[in-house]
Amino acid sequence: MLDIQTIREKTDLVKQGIQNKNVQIDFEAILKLDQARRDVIAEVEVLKHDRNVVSKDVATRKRNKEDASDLINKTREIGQRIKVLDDKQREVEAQLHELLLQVPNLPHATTPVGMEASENPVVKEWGTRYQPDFKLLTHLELGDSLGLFDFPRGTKIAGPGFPLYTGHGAKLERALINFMLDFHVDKHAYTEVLPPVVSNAKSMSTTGQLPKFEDDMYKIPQDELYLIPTAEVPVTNIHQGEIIPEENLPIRYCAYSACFRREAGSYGKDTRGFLRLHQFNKVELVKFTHPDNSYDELEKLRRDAEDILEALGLEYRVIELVTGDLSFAAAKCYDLELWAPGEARWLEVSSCSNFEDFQARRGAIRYKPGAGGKVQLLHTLNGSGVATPRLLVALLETYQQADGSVLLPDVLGPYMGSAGLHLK
RNA sequence: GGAGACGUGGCCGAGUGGCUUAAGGCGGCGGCUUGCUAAGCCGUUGUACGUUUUGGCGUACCGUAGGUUCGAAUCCUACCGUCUCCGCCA
Repeated sequence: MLDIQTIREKTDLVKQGIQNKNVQIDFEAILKLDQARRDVIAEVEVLKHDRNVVSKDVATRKRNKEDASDLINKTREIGQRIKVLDDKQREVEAQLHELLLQVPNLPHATTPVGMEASENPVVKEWGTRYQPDFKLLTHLELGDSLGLFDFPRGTKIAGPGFPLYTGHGAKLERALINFMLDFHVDKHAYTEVLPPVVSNAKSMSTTGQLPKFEDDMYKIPQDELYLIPTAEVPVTNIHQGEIIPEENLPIRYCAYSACFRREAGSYGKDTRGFLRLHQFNKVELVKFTHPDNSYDELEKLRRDAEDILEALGLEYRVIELVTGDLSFAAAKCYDLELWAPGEARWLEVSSCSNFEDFQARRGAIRYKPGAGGKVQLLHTLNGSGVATPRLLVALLETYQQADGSVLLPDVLGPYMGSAGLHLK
């Protein structure tokens, strides 16, 4: 959510930012409601002040056993007018709030202006292309022959897009999750959390999934819960409504969770194998930072995610999202993409975003300056560190051998245990 | 799932319709004292919104949302949460 005061005082700047994000917003309606709200507050507060003054007189007279019926009649009338104005204020504020929840975050000044994903600049490339002289197999062919997963049976159990991992495939999936969690905890000083995989409407609203993207999520109407599309939701809401002492910042969490996405409207795209799923596993990084250094923290966050890919020896590139490709809540975002040799294409495995105070305002997440002074909104950031399905794809395809086996990188040794690194 | 108890500031805790501008204590902050030492004394204390001549002024907030009343922390209703006991359960 944007600050209504910013919208009021820097209207042109806000309009330009939203336009760069390629979103249509009726700011005139917002400003009109804002004015109406302030008018009604000014009016009702005068009345409430009057009522408080007269009520005190009533109390004094009653104590002195004097008659107060004239004053009581007077305040009765004031009270009725207050009730009408209170209702009006409630209504206007509800309308205004509803509109404000629809407004996306503004892009940061350093985010390149552009309308389409094809304009996203590549800002970094790492690693060397895996080009052996035998014919490369896809992860599906490898998984099939090695018995790592069973898509037909996953479909039988739940439906397409719900993967069933089997044997060493299940072991490898678990190994990757544990490897990434340990890496971020031990090398990057994140605190591990294991959150609920459902969240309520309030939490979904904090991070920006609601109200706009309700149809993208799995709902449990009986209990008014949603399956989380990312651990960002429960983890960011850990500090919802809290005031954090400045000296505790930055707070860094990493969390494994299963993620659930309906992927409505994307049928037909990437339906094969692991490229797009309704349920997948992800290790997520979430930071709560001081507003002054959130952009430094974004660079570090991205670096933390890159470290995982480098430790696994996988070729990747980093792209920076242009304003029009930025997600609803983000002010700036990097995507990390892995090269999948069998698929012969780049696969997005991580998005690292700074939301500035957008989520913090929706969730009332604030910090108290150490030197005293006003409580202020902090900045939230998050990034995948990273999502497993496409990581698994790139890993299997990059480490495949001429005989159809897969020789995994040494860093996974402690995690594969008796299954070993050579899948054959 | 059933029965009961409870929800007040950073924390403890008083308050059952107006003397509350939420007592008192703890903690925090500032100052004084440095001859009573494991201290004492004085002052201060949250959040949001509106307004502002930037000094302030005003309004709201006692789990949440409504309601009754001239007036609600206090009375009523619903919901949420916590605790205890019973049932069920990995």
